[in-house]
Amino acid sequence: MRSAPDAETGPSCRIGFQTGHPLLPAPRGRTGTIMASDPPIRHQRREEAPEVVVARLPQYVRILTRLLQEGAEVVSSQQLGETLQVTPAQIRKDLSYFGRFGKQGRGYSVVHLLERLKQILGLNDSWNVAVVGVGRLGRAILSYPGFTPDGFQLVAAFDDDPNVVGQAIAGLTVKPTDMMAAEVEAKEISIAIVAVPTEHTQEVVNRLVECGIRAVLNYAPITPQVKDGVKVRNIDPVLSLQSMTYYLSDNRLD
Amino acid sequence: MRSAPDAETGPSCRIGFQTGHPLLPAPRGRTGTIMASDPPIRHQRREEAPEVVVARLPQYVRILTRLLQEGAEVVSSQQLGETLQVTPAQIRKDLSYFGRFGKQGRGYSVVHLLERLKQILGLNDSWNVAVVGVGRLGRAILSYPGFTPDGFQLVAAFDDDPNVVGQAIAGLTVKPTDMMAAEVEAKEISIAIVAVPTEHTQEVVNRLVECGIRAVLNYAPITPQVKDGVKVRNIDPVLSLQSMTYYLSDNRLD
DNA sequence: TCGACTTTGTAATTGATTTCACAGTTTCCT
DNA sequence: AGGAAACTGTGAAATCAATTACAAAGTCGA
Repeated sequence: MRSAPDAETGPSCRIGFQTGHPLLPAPRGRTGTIMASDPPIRHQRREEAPEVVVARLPQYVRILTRLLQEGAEVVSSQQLGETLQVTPAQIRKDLSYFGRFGKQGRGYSVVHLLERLKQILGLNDSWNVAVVGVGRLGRAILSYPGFTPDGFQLVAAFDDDPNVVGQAIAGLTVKPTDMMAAEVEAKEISIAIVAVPTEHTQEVVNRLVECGIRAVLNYAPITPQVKDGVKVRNIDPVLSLQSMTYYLSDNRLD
Repeated sequence: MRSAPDAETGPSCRIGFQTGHPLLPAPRGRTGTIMASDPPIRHQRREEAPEVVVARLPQYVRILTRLLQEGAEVVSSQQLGETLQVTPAQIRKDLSYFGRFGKQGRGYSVVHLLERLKQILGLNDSWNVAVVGVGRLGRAILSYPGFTPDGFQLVAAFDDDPNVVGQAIAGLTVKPTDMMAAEVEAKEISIAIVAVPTEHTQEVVNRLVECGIRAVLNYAPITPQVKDGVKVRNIDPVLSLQSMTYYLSDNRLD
């Protein structure tokens, strides 16, 4: 049932760098990845997966999870592609960056592929997450049940507003930001969700990075600058709204 | 002061199509655009701007707005690029899809470029927006002041939960969804923000499209399917979280 | 067991996007 | 007024991403 064991070349180094805004990629170079620096390796060098590909993986995980619940045992790239509105070839190619998971004539074992992708993405590990900024938005994030998917735990909340510090929200006591360093270490927090006012965002992100945070989900309408090795993703609904209007309006025709 | 008047080729038709997930683009073809269908036009054919380019425009608008407030009169692609962490060439190229706005040896007039981009994006118009789904999330959107940028007005809220219908939130009375058609028409709503449970999302979007909505900002973790001419943008923080862990974990090296 | 069918993995190709590089302008200083 | 410097706009080149196309391998029913 399992596909070929086929252990592959481990890329020797990776300097992840910040993905600015999804649409404003970091300047030059294959976005966010670096080629393994040519050691003579057996069999066949696997190229480092481009960032676009990695970003699609969680979608595959999502579909496979659903298929598993529905009791499907195998799925072909064809079916997967139909569900996701993507060409089957793209799915096969994407997966090929990480290994050979399928079986010719049959397709992919749903359990097996799902398990493997979760492993690749690190979704079998447990990730501790801090929310910084407990205003309206931070509060919504903290108390929205099921915002945090499997494997992510909200374990700390920070804010400097004296009216908010000390409050308990969704079972967490809000701490002042000067306790960040200590808490991040003590609770092994590796991801921060930042929902502070725009003008404080860069500074908060700086401090988080100093504390050792390597992944930031930012809700402010800017792209915080961070050093190499730290990932940033921005959630910015306003940009989406503002780009859709282009297609609604006819102003562009002049 | 104004740059050359230089009226350009009007693309004769456009079939906008759904931008699935930002990372799961619609199958094949130059994403979301179609070339003007070669009418013999004077001077110089301007190619249709690719969707990626359009999606960057709102960022430019944002920076320019800030620069304007700060009193800047001109800005070069160099400066713009530094602020946005993008190459100056990309900015010049992006802008070149829409016209010639700069002045050699000087740069771009901040007011003028800003004005022009807003016009291109339709941000000088006023857009009426409906929120569908007034649960926790919908409520947050409705009452988050300044979620809606200039030019967007939340003018209606829909939900079918009898406990919610009739409530007034942020000055709007929640209506049942069977009043959508009437309201969309009466209030000239062209954009919908959908924050309903995943399992109802596709159906709600279908109904919205039937009512004439042509742009949807969707918060559910699926990509609703829509016919050509309707734009969809998904806001899906979970995918962002799940792809960042790839870079945090070392599981991929095996 | 055979042969028609299905499906993967990937090399080669095509296509899209970004970057380069430079001619042509305008500015600015002396 | 003149020359160096600062810029834009844009073809051409380079890079990156998606698609095609097919050999190889497995499935399945008779």
